Amino acid sequence: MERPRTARERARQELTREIKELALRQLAESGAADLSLRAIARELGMVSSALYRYFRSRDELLTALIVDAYDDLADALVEADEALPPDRHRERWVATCTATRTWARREPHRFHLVYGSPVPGYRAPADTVAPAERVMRAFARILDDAAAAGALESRERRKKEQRDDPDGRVDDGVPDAGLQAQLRTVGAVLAGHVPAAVLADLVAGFAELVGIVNLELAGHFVGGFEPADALFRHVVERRADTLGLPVAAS
Amino acid sequence: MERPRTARERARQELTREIKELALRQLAESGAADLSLRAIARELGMVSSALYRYFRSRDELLTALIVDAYDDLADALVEADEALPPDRHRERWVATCTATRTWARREPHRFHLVYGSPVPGYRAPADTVAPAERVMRAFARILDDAAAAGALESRERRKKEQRDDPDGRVDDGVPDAGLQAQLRTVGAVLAGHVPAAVLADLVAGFAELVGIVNLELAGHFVGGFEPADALFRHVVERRADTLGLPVAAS
DNA sequence: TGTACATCAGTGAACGCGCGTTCACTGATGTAC
DNA sequence: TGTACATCAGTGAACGCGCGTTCACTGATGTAC
Repeated sequence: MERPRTARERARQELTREIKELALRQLAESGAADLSLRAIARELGMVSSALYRYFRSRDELLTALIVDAYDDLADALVEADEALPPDRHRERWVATCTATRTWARREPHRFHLVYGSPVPGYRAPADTVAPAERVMRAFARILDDAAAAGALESRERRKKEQRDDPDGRVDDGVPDAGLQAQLRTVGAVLAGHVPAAVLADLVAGFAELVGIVNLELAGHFVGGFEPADALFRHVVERRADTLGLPVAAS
Repeated sequence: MERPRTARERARQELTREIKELALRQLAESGAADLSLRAIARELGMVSSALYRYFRSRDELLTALIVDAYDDLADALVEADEALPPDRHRERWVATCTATRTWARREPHRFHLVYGSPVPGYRAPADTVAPAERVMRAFARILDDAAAAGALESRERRKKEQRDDPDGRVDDGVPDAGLQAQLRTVGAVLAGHVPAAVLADLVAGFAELVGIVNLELAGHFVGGFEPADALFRHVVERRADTLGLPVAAS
């Protein structure tokens, strides 16, 4: 966002911010499907048509909220990550996953907006792709760093150790050629140093993270895993194992 | 549902069914938040107030849809499972996971209804708990069978095999006492023979499954993993490994 | 520094819709004797 | 088997709300000369 030069521009920025803030408050109360421009205008003490000076339509406002949410989440993740020494890859992974849950619990409606069910009748435009990628990158770069530093326990090595497994179950990487190709494409964008098999585990780990947070927020753990802190921690650590992020020597 | 004795009862059952069917069609078009009793009545050629003979409120209709969705999904899972020999635990796991994705892709709105973002303003009553558990049980019983049959590769054994790992990373089960207790409680209900550590991996696997399906349905894989079949298959197989479900001898 | 003109924010009325729920009612179906 | 009464489905009007978007407009702010 550029510096405002005139009073008009300053007022415009301020109001744009205020509209989004009120929209978020409404989102928290009644969900994205019920987001109402008229209600926002009412709270702003304006007439509803005035909002069309700021957003061309309801959908455009929704898009702005989605982009902001991705950005905000990505910022939170990067911040958690960068609070740690770059070579402590496992801790960075754990911290980033934990920051995701923390953010989601603080802003459940925004988490749902980006990783929950699609808003009915809303079709996300291309503008949301780049911000969404920023979030993925926050996870990917940790593994990329680890791989580049040679700090990833490779699966080949673990396989070797299991070679005399009497059951003969071996870990054979990514056998499917189509998946290999998809992983190469994604890897080229997100994490050039990470082997395909680990990248697949990373995607699975992200799905697992989104899934566990969604289940927790939706109350599916009530009566079983509540509070879910210990479960979450455990799952994240297990995933770090799977990814080959070694426990730091000390 | 009991057998209808009179014409009246038959008509009542038929209409109840029809209302739910139209509600589902509406759900598919505009999402749960926009579900409208008036629109259903219109399509039925009735006056809107007539629906109140069948459902006391919009929320009660939603609850019925949710219960049906859980039941339907659970049926699909059990069917996929029971098509296989009971002792082929790994195949049963894979088939059940695959059936989940298949069902979700066939009925995305229903999947979102139960495992997506909560419907704004709707609070699920206790009636939904038992059907939700049926779904969980469809997964849990596979592992329970495997554990009871001694067919689970125990983690202790795998640990032993890794004993001379120079990095000294050992797999120490579930260290957190609180989590242990939660797992015992859940295990007592769902899968009495399954060790706590495996149960935790099962819950993680379920979260992973819900997560990956949600991401796919919401279009988060577009441009990366599309089609997602190979990715899905790979992730499910990896999870089977983690759970200790051995590849069958032949 | 002052004036003329262009830009833009916000108004208010209107269009054409939608909704859930309640209530007194009619008329058909079911039940008990 | 027939009749009297109770049950229940569906009607239609009403209550009190809500919405997104367009349009011609007024009046304030900004810009160029």
